[in-house]
This record gives sequence, structure tokens and C-alpha cells, in this order.
Amino acid sequence: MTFTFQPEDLKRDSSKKMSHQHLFPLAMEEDVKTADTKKANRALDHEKENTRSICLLEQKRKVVSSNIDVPPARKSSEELDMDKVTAAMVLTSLSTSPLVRSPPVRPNGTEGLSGSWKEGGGVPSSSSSSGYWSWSAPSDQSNPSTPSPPLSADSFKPVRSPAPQPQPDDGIDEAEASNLLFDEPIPRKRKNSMKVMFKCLWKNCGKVLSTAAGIQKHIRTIHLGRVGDSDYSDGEEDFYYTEIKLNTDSVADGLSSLAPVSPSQSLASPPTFPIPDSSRTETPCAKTETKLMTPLSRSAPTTLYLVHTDHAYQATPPVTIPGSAKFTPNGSSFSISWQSPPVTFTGIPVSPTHNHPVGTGEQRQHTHTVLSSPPRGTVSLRKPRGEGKKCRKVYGMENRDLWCTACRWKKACQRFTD
DNA sequence: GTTGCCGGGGG
DNA sequence: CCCCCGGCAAC
Repeated sequence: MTFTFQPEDLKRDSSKKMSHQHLFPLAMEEDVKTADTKKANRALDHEKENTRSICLLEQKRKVVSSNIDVPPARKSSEELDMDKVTAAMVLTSLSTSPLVRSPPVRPNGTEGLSGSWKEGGGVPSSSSSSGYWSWSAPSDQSNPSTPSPPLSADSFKPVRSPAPQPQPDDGIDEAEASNLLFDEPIPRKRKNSMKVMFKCLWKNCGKVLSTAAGIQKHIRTIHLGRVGDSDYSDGEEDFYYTEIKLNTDSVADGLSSLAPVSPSQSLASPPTFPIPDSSRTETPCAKTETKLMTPLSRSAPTTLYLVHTDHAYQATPPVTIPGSAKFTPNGSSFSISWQSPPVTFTGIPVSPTHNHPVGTGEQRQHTHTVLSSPPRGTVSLRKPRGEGKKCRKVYGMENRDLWCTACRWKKACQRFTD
């Protein structure tokens, strides 16, 4: 496709050249030999590269768009059929449960198709996707097979819409779907009785209580040191406990059962929290974030929030400690006046304060600060902009290949740092 | 207008 | 990862 175009382009170029100087094609060689024209041509080529590539892209796009339409559509439809088939097959094979489905009409007709499409496709895919489908299948047993995440996300969507399952529980279905958007399947809520417990995450305290109120009170009084006003709750306790779900028969196991905690937002948690709404208004996103963290890291309120490494391009300047900001590690130059930006940057997190929250017993804002920091990261301290000449200015547009890589990528210049 | 470069996207 | 670019703010 592009081949047809490129020669054209070249021709256009050369024709332009030729028209300027000679009409003979042979003359081109001569003209290449002459020094100044050569140079000019090269520069011209460099400059042209941009426009050329643009043209190329545009043309390409046209061609592609006109051509490609058909194959994907067909493929998707095939895929879709396949998925329907497999899904149906799986469902039928799996559903040995009380409610007997009427045998699907489709698979019979299309089974041959699946066979021809891909011989392995029929059988093994059932294993891969069945793991996935098992969630909606009536059988409650946890299927050991694990689907590959990327595939599941993809194959899942097309299948769901065309073949809506006659499932009794549509509500959960939808809730589940929203979860699926984020990451791999969340362990499904067990239908048999699960007990929800609340575990204190405070360091060295693994206290488990059966009620949210209880755990909150525990945290308030024991860890936050708020003895007097037990009524007052600003939702701070939320960060120090987590809810864990237990099978009624299995006894509390701390960590393993902590993992499923994450879906708390979609599960039963809302009703179980008697926390005043007023305090929650600011926390919801923060809270979900905490829930996503691993219990271990979560269990230590003392954890410093990690210095987030910046682009490699700007090396360490933003991270440098105010006092020592005299030398950029890449060594190409030194900066004297880097003080202000780093100061504001590193200063805000108030790391010294939330270094020892336990010691005072006073409830600190540290969780809030830590959690609110990611969004604050969007507040970009733009680099003051180096006053020195950068690659672009030094070498100019035409010598772009002499620029440092960072400059070429339109990143902070590495060569002429200041 | 020009220049430096951040944030984000595509491969 | 590498490569590129839109867009923004500082010149």
C-alpha cells in the first residue's frame, strides 16, 4: 500500500530538484556531486522529513481505512460466534444444577463451524473461558482453572451482550461488570453464609471484632487516644481497620482472607457502616485506595510515603534534598539555585510529622496527607525553565539528530542542564 | 512568535 | 522500554 506511495513521493522530490536544474535523469548524479547543492538537498530532506511523513501518514490512513474495514468485521463476528458457542457449551456442560436449562438451539447448528474454524478452539477454550464463566454458572464451587486476564477482558464483553444469560441475579451481574472494568475478576461473594469481621490494622494489633462500630471504637480509644469524646468520629478509623470475610466454618485467618476485602465498595459494606456521612464525603476515593493496598503495607501506619521517582530525564533535581542541591548527578553541570522547587515539593508531605504518629497517640492527618498526595501530584510544579541554551537552540532544527535524546523527545534537556 | 518540556499515547 | 507529539507556559 505504502509502496505505491513512496515512489511517488520520491519522484515528487526528485522532479522538483530536476525541474530546478536539469531535465536529464542522469544529471541527478552529477548534481549530487556538487557540494553546495548536496548540502542543500540534505538539509532540505531533513526538513522535508516532517511534512513528508505527515503526508505519508495521511495517505496511509486513507488507504488503510478504505481497506481494512472488511476483515476485522468478519473476524469479530466469527470470534463472536465462537464465543457464543463456547459459552453455550460451557453453560450446558456445567449446569448440572437443579435448574435445568433448555438445551440451546444454537450450538447444534454451529458446532460444525467451530470445528472447522479451529480444531483446538472448541475444546480447550472451554477450559479457559469456563473458568471465567463459572462465576455466572449456577454451580457455586470455586473453579480451579484460571483464565488469562487479558483474554478474559476481551472475550468477555462480546459474549455478554449478544448472549444474555437467563440469570436470576442480574443485580450482582451489573455490579460485577463494573468491577471487571478495573482488574481481574474479584472473588465472588459466596452464597453460603459469610461472616464479616473487622480487623484492626494498627501495627502490632490484630484485634478482630465483629462489628464496625466495635472496631471503630477500639481504634478510637486504643490507638487514637480519643477517650473522652467517643461519639466523635471523623471517619479516621476507617483507615485503620479492614473488613475481612470469613467462611463460617473456617476460623479467622488474617492475611489470606484479607485479599477479598477490596470489593468492599460493591459488596455489603455500605449498610454495615454506621459512620456519619458528613465525614465520609471527603474520603471515599481515599478509602478505596487504602483498600487496594496490601494488608501488610497498610498495617503500618508509619510507612513513609515513598519518594516518587520522576522521569529519568530530569534525573534527581526534583527529589534532591534542599541542603544538598548543588550538584546534579549526571555531572554535566551544576546548579546553584535549585532550592525553591524541591523545597516546596518535598516539604509538603510533612514527612517528619507522620514519621511517628504512634508516639503521641494523637490522631494525625497523616493518612489523609498520604492519600491526598497522589491527586496533589497533578498539581504540577512546572520546572522554572532553564535559561541556558538547549540543544534545540544550539544545533537548530536542522541538526536535530545532534540533539540529546531528551531534547528530541521534547523532554527536559539532558545535555545542557541548568 | 519561539522555546523548553510535561503529560500522555503508540509501538 | 523507546519514540513521538499536543499543548502549555515561559520567554
